[in-house]
Amino acid sequence: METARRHMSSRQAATVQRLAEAALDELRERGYGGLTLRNVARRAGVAPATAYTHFASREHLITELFWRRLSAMPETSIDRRRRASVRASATLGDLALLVADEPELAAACTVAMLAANPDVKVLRDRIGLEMHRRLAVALGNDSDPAVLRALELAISGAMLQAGMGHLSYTDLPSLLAEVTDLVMREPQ
Amino acid sequence: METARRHMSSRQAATVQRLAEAALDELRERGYGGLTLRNVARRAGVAPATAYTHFASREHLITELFWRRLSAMPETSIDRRRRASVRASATLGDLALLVADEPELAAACTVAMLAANPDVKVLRDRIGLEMHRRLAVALGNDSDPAVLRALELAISGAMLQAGMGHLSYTDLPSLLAEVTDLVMREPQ
DNA sequence: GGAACATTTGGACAAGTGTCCACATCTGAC
DNA sequence: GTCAGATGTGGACACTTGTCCAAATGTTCC
Repeated sequence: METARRHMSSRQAATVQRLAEAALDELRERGYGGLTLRNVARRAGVAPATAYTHFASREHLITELFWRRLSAMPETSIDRRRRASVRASATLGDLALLVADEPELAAACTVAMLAANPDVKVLRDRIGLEMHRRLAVALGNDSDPAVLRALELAISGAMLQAGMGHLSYTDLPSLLAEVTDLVMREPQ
Repeated sequence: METARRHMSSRQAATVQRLAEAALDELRERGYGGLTLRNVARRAGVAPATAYTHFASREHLITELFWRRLSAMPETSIDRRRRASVRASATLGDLALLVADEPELAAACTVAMLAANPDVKVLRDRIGLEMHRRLAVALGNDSDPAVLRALELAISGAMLQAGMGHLSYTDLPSLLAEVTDLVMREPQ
């Protein structure tokens, strides 16, 4: 299981786990506005000070939720017989839908992940790296690096637009497939 | 001149202008962390309560700064003899460099523009619309709507990645040109 | 100059945030 | 069972944030 910090005892891990679950419940019931580390702590049956020993801020906590989802998400199955653009679309679609079922979480993540806090930065970088890795795997070794860069911009942009409410998460897969088709269209 | 709110007297407009300038200075000197509506008000020689009558929050103020830059930016000159992809690249590059010379403003905008506040939302939507418009103009009337959508995702993604520090603003124009070439490559 | 209106001001306010620390409680090793 | 170290607790703390309002000041128009 993923932990919020390294070298964590199972007792600490359990506390963090309860906090993570409570945070999701809190988000569902009261939305981002109502999400306070103190509220989450109360719901998890834990003292506020304890919550603060594990998470530096609510942004840190929310980013952790996103990271857990991402690392828990099974790898998109790669069928090497299909065209690379199909594999890319499938992976992009999966990533885009990661938080689609929890609109409150989605909106919260979009904001939280940008926080200046260093703990958030660590997670943010890890998340970026993991998305990059999954996409690179889907495209395969012999792919054009420019295509990878273009698709990374597209997925970031798509998740940002959805987080801002300019696009709907459920529209993202087909939108990203459209982009993939354009970008990976055979030239000549 | 653009105003933070509609129907504003010239006296109010002057106050807002001073606040906007003070905010930029504050950002340059102390960065996003030090930017408080109260700090900005003091620097502008205005009472905190006054600042709050014009801006709901520091996020609102910062988003306003971005909007002013965008609407003050001259239209990218469109040379109809060049290929559409060249026109698109030029426009995308200009948009990406809008805040490149003020790293602190850039970082601040990325976060601020996502705030839940309704005043911020109004500006955010206006900004999105204006970027869309400029890009659509560059592409021309007979362009593929899918291309426009793809490039919009790319520019959002690029500005997000730069705001997070994953990319450098000065790299964006060439990166976006690369994407444009891929997306607008002649098929067949 | 004075009335009517618009704008700014100072300060109080409630609410919330993250830090700190002395103390309680738990856990595992012996 | 006891002890040492690791974890969690309660509460105080300093700080920030956005709101509110009555009073002061500025502006416009007659």
